[in-house]
Amino acid sequence: MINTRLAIGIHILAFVECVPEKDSINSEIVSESIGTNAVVVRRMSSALKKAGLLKSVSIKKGLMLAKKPENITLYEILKAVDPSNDLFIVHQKVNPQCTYGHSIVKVIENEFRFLQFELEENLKKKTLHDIMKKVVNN
Amino acid sequence: MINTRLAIGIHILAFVECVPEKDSINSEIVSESIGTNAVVVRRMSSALKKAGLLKSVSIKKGLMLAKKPENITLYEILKAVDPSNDLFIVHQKVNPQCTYGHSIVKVIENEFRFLQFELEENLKKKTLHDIMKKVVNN
DNA sequence: ATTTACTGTAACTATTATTGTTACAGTAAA
DNA sequence: TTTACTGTAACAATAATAGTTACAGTAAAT
Repeated sequence: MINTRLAIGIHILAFVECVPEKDSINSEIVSESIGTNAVVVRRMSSALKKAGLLKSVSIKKGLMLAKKPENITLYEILKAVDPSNDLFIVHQKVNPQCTYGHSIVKVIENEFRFLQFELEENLKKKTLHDIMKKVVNN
Repeated sequence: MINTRLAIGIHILAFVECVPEKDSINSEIVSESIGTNAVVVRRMSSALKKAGLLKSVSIKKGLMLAKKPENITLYEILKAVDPSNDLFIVHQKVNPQCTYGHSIVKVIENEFRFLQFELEENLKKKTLHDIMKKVVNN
């Protein structure tokens, strides 16, 4: 993992939701809050749209959530913005003649799958709404 | 994260433990099983020694575990071999004038700390022995 | 219809992390 | 005092991440 995509995905969605309905939200405005390039935001929001979490109503109004924040989990956001999310990876050049090495790699892979599963369960338990209600906006 | 260090750390320790006592184990032999360079193994085993998980008895005998496999958790191995293990990271260039952005980053950081904590609890529950007993060695 | 404002995406660059490699000083022990 | 190994510095290769420019495509306002 070790990238900022989940954090930026959350930031985009929460920001879009917190802005008053009358105001228009484009990639430029969101990118200024995040402190990145508008294209980075467009890349991410494009992915969030494909995942059914975000939509644009019209050019004027710009971005809006496609689901209620209560129904958007961190898991969905992660899967939307990060295609290749492995928690841990295993070395892949193990000596094929070493039976012990060959077997332990399988065991480690299995253990890593479990750890990833547990992480994903925790990500499924938290929604965008849970995050948003903790934000102090003044 | 997204590196193979935890996997290689586990591989080194398990390999060292599984080799019959009479045999000598040096970095060259371990690296051949893992399929990497001996220096990579020396770097890792140096870190594992500093963490009190591995030791060398003598030049002739080479590497040995410094603790029983039952008492070595995956958490200890990870912390030994991976100095900068962040599960997720947050974008750090948030616009300081955007109060919402400023606040949500704190909330996200807090959430990520929780996720990391939960992962580490799972890593603490699993020992090297748990891994080793699942390995098929024939 | 034409202009305007924006998005989506390709293509490239910059930066950084990870792993592999060479080289060699230091050390234990035969 | 030679031998066998480790620890570590220093550098190279590769790959991932993020930033940037550029532009075709599209919706909608004039």
